[in-house]
This record gives sequence, C-alpha cells and structure tokens, in this order.
Amino acid sequence: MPQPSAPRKTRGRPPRFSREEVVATARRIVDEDGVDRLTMRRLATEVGSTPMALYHHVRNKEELLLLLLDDHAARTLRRPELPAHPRERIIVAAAAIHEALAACPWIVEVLTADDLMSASALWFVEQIVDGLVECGLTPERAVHGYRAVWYYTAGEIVVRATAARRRADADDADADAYADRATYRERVFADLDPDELPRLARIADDWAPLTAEDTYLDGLRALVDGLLVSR
Amino acid sequence: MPQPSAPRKTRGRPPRFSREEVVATARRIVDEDGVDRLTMRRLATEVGSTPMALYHHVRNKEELLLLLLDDHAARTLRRPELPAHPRERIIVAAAAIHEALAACPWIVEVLTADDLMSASALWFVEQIVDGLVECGLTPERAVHGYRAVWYYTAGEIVVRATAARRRADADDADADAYADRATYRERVFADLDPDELPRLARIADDWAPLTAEDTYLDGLRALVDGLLVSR
DNA sequence: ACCTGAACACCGTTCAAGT
DNA sequence: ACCTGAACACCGTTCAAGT
Repeated sequence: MPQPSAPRKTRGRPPRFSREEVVATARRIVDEDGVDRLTMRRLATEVGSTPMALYHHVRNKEELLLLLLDDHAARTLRRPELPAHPRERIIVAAAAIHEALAACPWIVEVLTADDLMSASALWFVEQIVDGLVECGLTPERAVHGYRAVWYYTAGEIVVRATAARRRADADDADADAYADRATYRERVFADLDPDELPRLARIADDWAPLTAEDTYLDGLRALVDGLLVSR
Repeated sequence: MPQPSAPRKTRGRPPRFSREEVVATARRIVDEDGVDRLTMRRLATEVGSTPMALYHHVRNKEELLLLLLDDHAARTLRRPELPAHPRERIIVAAAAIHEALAACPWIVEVLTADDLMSASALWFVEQIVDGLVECGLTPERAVHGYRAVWYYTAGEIVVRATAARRRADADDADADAYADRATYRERVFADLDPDELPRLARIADDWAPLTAEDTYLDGLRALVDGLLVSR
C-alpha cells in the first residue's frame, strides 16, 4: 500500500523530484519498452537526474519493482458488481484479479516453460489427455483440461519457489531488504479491519501455517473432479 | 530433446571439451549456487577455458538454459506405476511432473508474487475465502481453496505471458534463436509416434489453435466446482 | 575447427565529496 | 537533506587473431 508521502521536514535541501515521479516514470518505461529496459541509469536520465539520486527515494531496484506492482494494482483493480450467489462471487473476484494481472504481464516476464517443458514430458501429457478422454471428455475438452492442470501446476511451483527463495534470502543476515518484505504480509494481516475483511481478520493468525501446508494434491483433485463434471 | 552429438568430422583441431561437459558443469553450478550465479564467465573458468570457447558449443546463454532444462527433465522424470482408474492416472501423471519440477525450482526462480500481490488485492481474497465458507467449507479448507485458485491463476498468467513474449520475439527478425524455439513444439508434434502417444498424435494438428483459446474461466469454474464437492 | 585476448556496451551499487 | 561524479565489480557478446 503506497504510503501518502510522510510529513516532510522543511529543513534541508528541497527535493528535485518525488518518489511518485520516479514510480510514474518507471511505469512509463515499462509500458513502452518492457521491464527488461527498466534500468536505474535510464530511469535516472528520464527523470532528469543521476542514478544515485534515485537511491535517495528507493532503497534499491527490487523495491522499485515492488512499488511498481503496488502502483499497478492500485490503479487497475476495480471492485466489480458482485453476484448474489457465492459461487459466482468467487468466479467474479478471481477473474478480476486475473484481469488485472493479465494487463501487466511484465510482472512474470520470465523463463517459464510453455505447455511443453520438454519432449520428455510428452508421455505424461498423453496420460492426462487420455485419462480425460476416457472419463468422457471430447478430445478438445481434454486438451483444455490438460492446460488447466498445467496452469495450476505451474502456478503452484512458481508461487512456492518464490516463497522459498524469499525465506532463504530473509535468513541471510545481510539481506535486510528481503527481511522487510518477508514481514510485509505479517504487518498487513496485523492491521486488518475486521469490519471490512472479516474472514481474513478471523483467520489472520493461522494464515502463515495454513499456506505453508502442501495442498497441491488436494487442489489438483478438486480441479480434476471439476473438469469431469459435465456442465 | 538433446540430439546425440552429430557425427563428428575428424578434420580440424580436436575439441578440448564437449557440449555435455558444458551442460554438466552448468548443472553443478546451478545446483550448488543457484541459477543467478550461472554466468558464462564462471562456467568458462570452471570448465577450464575462456568465455568465448563456450560459444562454440552453445549459441548463447538462453540455449544453455534450455539445454539445462532438458537435461533435468531427462534425468528426473520417471514413469510411475499407473493406477487402473483413469482419474487416478491423471493425478499420478500430473504429480510426477510436479515432483520433477519441484526438484528444480530454479526454472522459475523469478519475481512472482507470493499469495499477496499487494494490499489492494486483499478485498478480493476476502471475497474468495468468504464465498468458499458460505458454500460450506471450513475456514481452513477455504484458505487452501483460495490458494488453489491463486496457483491456477498465477500459472495461467505466467504461461500465457511467456508464450506471448516468445511469439513477439519470434516475430523479431533478428532473433533467430527464438524463432527456432517457437517451432520446436511443431517439430516435436510432427514426429509423434501414434503408437506411443496416440491421443497427442491424433490431436497434433489442432494443438496450437486449441491451446491458443482462452479457457481460463472454464478451468476456474471446474476448479471451484471441484473444491466445493465434499470429499 | 577450435580456442584465445582484448574490447564493447552495458549493469546495480558504493563511496566520498559537493551544495 | 539532497544530489553528483567517479569508481567498483560485474555482465553477455562481438571481433580479430592465433594454432
């Protein structure tokens, strides 16, 4: 959540540019040329300054990227009309997040395998498609079902790998920036407004252990069950 | 699929090291110190040579990473005993891929949000958890259900973004390496053995258009349906 | 055919100094 | 308090030359 700029002391040299300007310029660069082209040096020149001046406004590039993500979420996420039925509510809410993320693919612009991670995996793909067909799906629906399974699987891996990496980095004494980030969720959960977000507030203390559990297979079974229900 | 090294012409200076040695050394570096520490310079010194000698064995670093992934898949994916029931077969096959990928998280060692992409998203998380509880799940199961939805969603985004990026790069005339990679799947699908992989062989021609379709919502509905079935 | 050394065109970040 | 210039310790890759 972007803090409204802290109460500025009036002493000392006045800033030539603000953190907001830095983030806005960074956003423009990313929108125009992609996240790869966002370098501290280019950002500095586009903001009319030198690389090191940026480090007075952001701790490092990692923090800049987090600010950029937050900025994007704040300006993109729109609360949709909620259907009365809870099941539809789930769909609508998830689809809204999905839509927002889809609008800024640079977040995950990285090496992740497409549907085919390697020829060695084809046999496994065959088993999945075949199983779905044997369960009564058309071949077309079976391919789509496989894709869903792959999405779910890839997502689980990415999320877990990232979480693990952060934990490892947080344990690293020198990496203070990471330690700050690791506690970010804790701070947010501690400040939850029980009136606005009652479910999350009630479960806040259990969130970390619950999400640390390995529930990949549960979710996978649910997804497959769901795919097999004729609709 | 790694070609067995092409028939070597006996003329000319004999190689000091092989492509296999390069990949094996790269694998060791990645296993020991993570993918970030794999640089062409370090790889060169560990292989007892100079950076530029590597470029005689691999086109560039991107190709090296692909070789590494292929190498990993070839040595990690083991075909499990298949249960008779097709639904269980799906689970087992997918879990096997999952297990293989989980063993090399460096593949996706990148910036991807954990479960909390931003404080702005909390409201959406609340809607999902609340909807699941209203549908009869315990709060604990609801949190796990939300995680499943998040995994699926993050995976869809990552996979689609990567595919889109590759398509964009392939259109770039200068980026021949990417163009080669874009046709990799086509070559594999053209060579499918209908006896070994009958489903895939039969659907090969439709694979590209089918997987280009946006089926995010279908899969999401299936996953949610499945999560709501009491098991 | 295979390998080398030097160089190019970059990075993020630190340090010491300036206003 | 805020900004600068120079430098450090790197990158991946190209080029021209050597054996």
